[in-house]
Amino acid sequence: MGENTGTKAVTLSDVAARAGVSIATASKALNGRGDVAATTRARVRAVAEELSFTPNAMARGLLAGRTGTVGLLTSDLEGRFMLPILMGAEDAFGAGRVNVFLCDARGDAIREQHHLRELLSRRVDGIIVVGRQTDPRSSLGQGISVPVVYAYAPSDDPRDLSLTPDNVAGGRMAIEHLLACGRTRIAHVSGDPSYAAAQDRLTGARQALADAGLQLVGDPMFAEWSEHWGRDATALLLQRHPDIDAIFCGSDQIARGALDSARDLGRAVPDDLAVIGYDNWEVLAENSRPELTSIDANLQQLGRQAAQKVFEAIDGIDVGAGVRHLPVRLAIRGSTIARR
Amino acid sequence: MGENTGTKAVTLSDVAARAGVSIATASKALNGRGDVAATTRARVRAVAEELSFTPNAMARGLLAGRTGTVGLLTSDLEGRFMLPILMGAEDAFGAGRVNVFLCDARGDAIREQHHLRELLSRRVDGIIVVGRQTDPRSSLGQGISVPVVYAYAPSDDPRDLSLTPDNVAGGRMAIEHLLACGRTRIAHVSGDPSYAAAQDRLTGARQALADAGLQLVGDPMFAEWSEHWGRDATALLLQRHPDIDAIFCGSDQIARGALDSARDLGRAVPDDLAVIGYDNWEVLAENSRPELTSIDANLQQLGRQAAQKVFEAIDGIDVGAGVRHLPVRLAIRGSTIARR
DNA sequence: CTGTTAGCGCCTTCAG
DNA sequence: CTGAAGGCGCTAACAG
Repeated sequence: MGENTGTKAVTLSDVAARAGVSIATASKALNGRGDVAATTRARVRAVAEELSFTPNAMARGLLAGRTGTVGLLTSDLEGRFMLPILMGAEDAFGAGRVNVFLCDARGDAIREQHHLRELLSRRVDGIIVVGRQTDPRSSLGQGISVPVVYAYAPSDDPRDLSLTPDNVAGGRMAIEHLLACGRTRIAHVSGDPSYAAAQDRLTGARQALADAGLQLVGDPMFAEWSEHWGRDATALLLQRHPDIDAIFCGSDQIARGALDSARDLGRAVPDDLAVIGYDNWEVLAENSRPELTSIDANLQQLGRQAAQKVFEAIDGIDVGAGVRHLPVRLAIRGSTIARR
Repeated sequence: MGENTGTKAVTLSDVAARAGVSIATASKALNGRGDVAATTRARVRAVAEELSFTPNAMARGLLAGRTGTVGLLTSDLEGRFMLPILMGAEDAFGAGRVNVFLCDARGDAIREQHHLRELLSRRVDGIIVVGRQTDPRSSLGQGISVPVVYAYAPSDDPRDLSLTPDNVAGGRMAIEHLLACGRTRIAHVSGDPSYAAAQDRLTGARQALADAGLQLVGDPMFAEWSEHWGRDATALLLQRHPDIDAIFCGSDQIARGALDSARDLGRAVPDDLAVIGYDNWEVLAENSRPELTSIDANLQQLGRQAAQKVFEAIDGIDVGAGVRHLPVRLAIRGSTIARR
């Protein structure tokens, strides 16, 4: 641990004293404010550099009423949806010289309240609440003195602004891609049916099929978001409906399982059977045989936009309210279109 | 966005005025400091509650000289090793009522310097630097006025304190487990040989084999940390050395590929061939067929310990210096021992 | 028991 | 062009 550890930080008055000027002059010199003689300014700056003076952001914030600080309140860091959102937000804020307070509530409402208090006591200029599912979550309430934006999990209060991926459009996009590939006998294997994401994707899929005068082969199969289930469901499916030519999977994990079962049962992907996943989780999608076509929710983009909205709200711009469904995109790989 | 947005935060003097006491008395009443009449205290507390007063942490910090704030400087949020470490640290700090500033330098030294300055200007009480590989990284230097602890990627300066997983022990542990399972003809497939992690794990593996009077079958195979490589390498390996009875893989991704190839080539796992991975990345390890035995680096624990060390250093306790190699553990699943 | 006073480090008038 | 004074919100000594 550095030998300088514990040294008291140098203050503006240290710099002023060493430069032989008053604190006020030193302040002006360093901030380029007011009229200061060029020589004086240079001298002060040199001293500041020499002492490696760093202005105390707290003292500044106390005056300014702004801290240049934003709270990121996550419900569960573990979820893999958090990370890209967090990255996007951190990225956007970092570019604007704002720092991020990270708080993980571990999915616990009490801990969340606790963290909220802390963030407010630190006078963050704004808050982004990131949830782990797209199901609506309870609002933090309207009595908060700084702007709040909800990302991924929308707030259940329409007065709040929420950004969430458009799962209905994603479901539609998946089916439209399969149709474009000439598939017509399409089945659906998804995860936990209690998730809004599962229902929304199904809704979109059905819309797209209906638009083409088609419908799903068999009932949609729901259970859990795992490879195991993807394997089991697909085996069952191919036995019951051997004539299907495509499977729309509710997640990439399920799709990986589907690919495994298809291979076991001698069905060639994509020639004989097309498989499309959801999430575009690259570690899974790019390492399967064949590589997996998938729907990407643009989460990093979502995080960036959430940050953007918080910025605007801080600047007094009206960012509106309600749930915004952000567009998703298709990542095409070999599981739906033969390569080369 | 809440209708209260923009309202000026209520201050202690608001509370004091409304309660008909002086600011000092209000402060004492709320903090349980000094002697205050029980009735007064109750009244002040009621008013504070009513106005939903939140003390200004900045003003407090200004007096106390401590901010109750720690910086987490990551080099790359994307890496999956970051998340558990970050969680562990956030967890430990959260319990101690400390908040975390998250900064992602995106692997860029200039951005790192920039973030470091920001953290110092916010007067964080300490800093954890989290790297994405176990290769030593350049030190932030000794001129920093707060304690710094390096996690995962150790500092190249022995005067710094670094916590990193013990990859040598991990390699040894993997081999010892395979030996305990009765395997003797063991091969090694790993990732990018320029990673210290790859070399350290190999070193540990060789030590354990030597202790048993054995050696690796064939040369260790290095290329990249991917399923693709795991598949290709394993196919090659089984062709060149059909008599091997176990593969120690440098990552779970590689191990997943190994399982795939083994299945393709008709080798039964674990009866005919045992496979052990590294990282214990549960999404991969628990969804393979059979499930994957793996070495777990206890990263969340590592993050917690880093936080702990920072705490101690802040409290003036000497935490020492140098690189600490933290113990890893074995997660046994079906790829080395038949289930049931 | 309560209120007054003096700062923490910085920035912003406003005189000199 | 420079410096002295006031105050951001809060707490820690002191008086009263």
